[in-house]
Amino acid sequence: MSAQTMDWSDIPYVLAVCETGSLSGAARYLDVNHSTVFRRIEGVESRLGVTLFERLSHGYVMTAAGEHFYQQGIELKEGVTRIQRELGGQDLRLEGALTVTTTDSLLHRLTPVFLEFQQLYPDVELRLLTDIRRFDLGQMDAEVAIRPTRNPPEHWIGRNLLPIAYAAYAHSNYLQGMAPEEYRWILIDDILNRSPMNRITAEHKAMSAPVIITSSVMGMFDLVRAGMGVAVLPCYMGENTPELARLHEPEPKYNVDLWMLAHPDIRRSARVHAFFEFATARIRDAGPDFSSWKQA
Amino acid sequence: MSAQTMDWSDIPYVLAVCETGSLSGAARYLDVNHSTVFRRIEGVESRLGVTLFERLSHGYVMTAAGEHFYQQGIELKEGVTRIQRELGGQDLRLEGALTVTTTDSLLHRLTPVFLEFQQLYPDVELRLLTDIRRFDLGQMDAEVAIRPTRNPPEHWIGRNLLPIAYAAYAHSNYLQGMAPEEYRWILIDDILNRSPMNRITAEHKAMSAPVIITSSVMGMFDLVRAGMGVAVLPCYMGENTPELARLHEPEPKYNVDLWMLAHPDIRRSARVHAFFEFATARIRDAGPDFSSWKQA
DNA sequence: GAGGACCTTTGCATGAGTGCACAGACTATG
DNA sequence: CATAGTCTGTGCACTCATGCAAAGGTCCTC
Repeated sequence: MSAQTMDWSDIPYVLAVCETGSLSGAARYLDVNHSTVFRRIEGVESRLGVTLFERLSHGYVMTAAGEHFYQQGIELKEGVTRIQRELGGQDLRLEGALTVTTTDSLLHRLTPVFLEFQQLYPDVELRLLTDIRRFDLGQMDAEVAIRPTRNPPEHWIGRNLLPIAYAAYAHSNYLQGMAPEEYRWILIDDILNRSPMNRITAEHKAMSAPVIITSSVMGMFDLVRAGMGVAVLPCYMGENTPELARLHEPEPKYNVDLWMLAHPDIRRSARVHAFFEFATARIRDAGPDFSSWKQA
Repeated sequence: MSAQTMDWSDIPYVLAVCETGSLSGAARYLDVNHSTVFRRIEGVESRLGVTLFERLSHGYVMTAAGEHFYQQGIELKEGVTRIQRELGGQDLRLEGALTVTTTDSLLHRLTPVFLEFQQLYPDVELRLLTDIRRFDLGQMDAEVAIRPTRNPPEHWIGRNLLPIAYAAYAHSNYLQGMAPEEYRWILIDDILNRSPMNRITAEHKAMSAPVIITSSVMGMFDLVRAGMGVAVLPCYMGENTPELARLHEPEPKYNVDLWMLAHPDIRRSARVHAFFEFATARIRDAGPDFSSWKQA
């Protein structure tokens, strides 16, 4: 590299000092040592033969040349970020297995996401596990988890996607000519004890109401749609289903956040990273209750 | 730097391969080793999770992603070049006064440096002060000082350029047919008391030797060249002057280091900085006694 | 078919870049 | 006035990027 040629890798250092006003601030921003920033700035100024910053006791202040550099450099930064965003993770040669664990109802509702991802990366072998038992990411059973939770595990990469609401639903035909005390309630087995679904059910179900017990939310959904009774379901299931009627307004206090989780070691994988970013964007774009997606 | 973040310094490598079509071509273009280009491309593709080039037997061909990178990257390159031209090129638009204080003999010997600098920066108004009184940089009388000293001031930016040797010289004609005790000694007035020149003179001059006293080293030099006597001179003056003969080997214990000094506040000035770096390189390249430069 | 010119890829040694630890300065607060 | 928190700046040791040397492949020319 010529003595008079600026090193491209100097640019982020200069921009960081411009934005933070100090070597220390830039070092924190860039996650490097402040002495590295110091030497980089010295090197840039030496090679350009121009002073970019006035050294004051409380930090570095841009000179006119520094201001100029910043204005130009900010555009460069946007350009680099654009390249990264548009190319990063787009490896169309992505292949190998990608294991996602989720609930059966989320699997059902998120089929548009999985479909689009599979079309984009046909060589990736999707493994979509819907075992309702809480799995242990540490055991490497899955690489990504998409689950509602109020207590996401620490030290894991987690994205809070959106809140999930819950309410009671029934077939509109079922509700006609029937008093609430006569409703048959479709319940899930006790594994999700104290869950919002169970708590809302307890609030609305008559004490002696007849019940049907099933082992999955999708089972509940099928039974509700068949007109066999009333069930508390996630609104992303109950809404956008024309034949179902909601019995009451969902209460925000019962909301649970939907999280996407990945173990830090696993996120380095290009396909995991690609999926993580891809699914995050798609789910957040889908709106409340995934209203953009037609209920199957 | 995050594993998934592209390194800015990778960009020129990718662009060079795009433009030349091979690792070897890019290496020549960038003046680096082809193995370096190889590793950089591998690193970028790994971090972005995307393939930028198809590897063919005759070189590297851009993939669609590579084309995309190139289109974006080309604009970045233009941006970087613009910064360099608009800031780095400020050297060539350097203007204003630049005040250098030095000795008269150094001014004499360093004319090649000043000449080249003036040609390079025609808009800079050089002020070359050779007042032999020690000036006070703090008073901002000068921006740069080039002077021999054993005690460079602290807190100032100082470059130790090279050691200066001293010895006695006379015209070769003057020395013929004359005993040392008969030598007329050319002395400088007492301002530089205990200086190496004075100390060497005291060591070689006969106690009752006749003297001529002048007020500058250049005056001494002119008188010596005229054959009027013997004088202790800096070797950078005495050497490379064909008509002068040195009377004895210079003793290293009398050497004094030549320093270039600038006040820290002033070094931020682009033209001071430019001169500082430029002159340092030229003086150090000139060799002992500035032997690369012909004595005027 | 051999040789030359071009290319890519890899192991090893070296030096540049970086982080660490330290020192010093300035400012605000008790 | 002492202390804490922030900052800049530097010497030293270590890590990693780079160049060097080597190996291997393909294509073209004689």
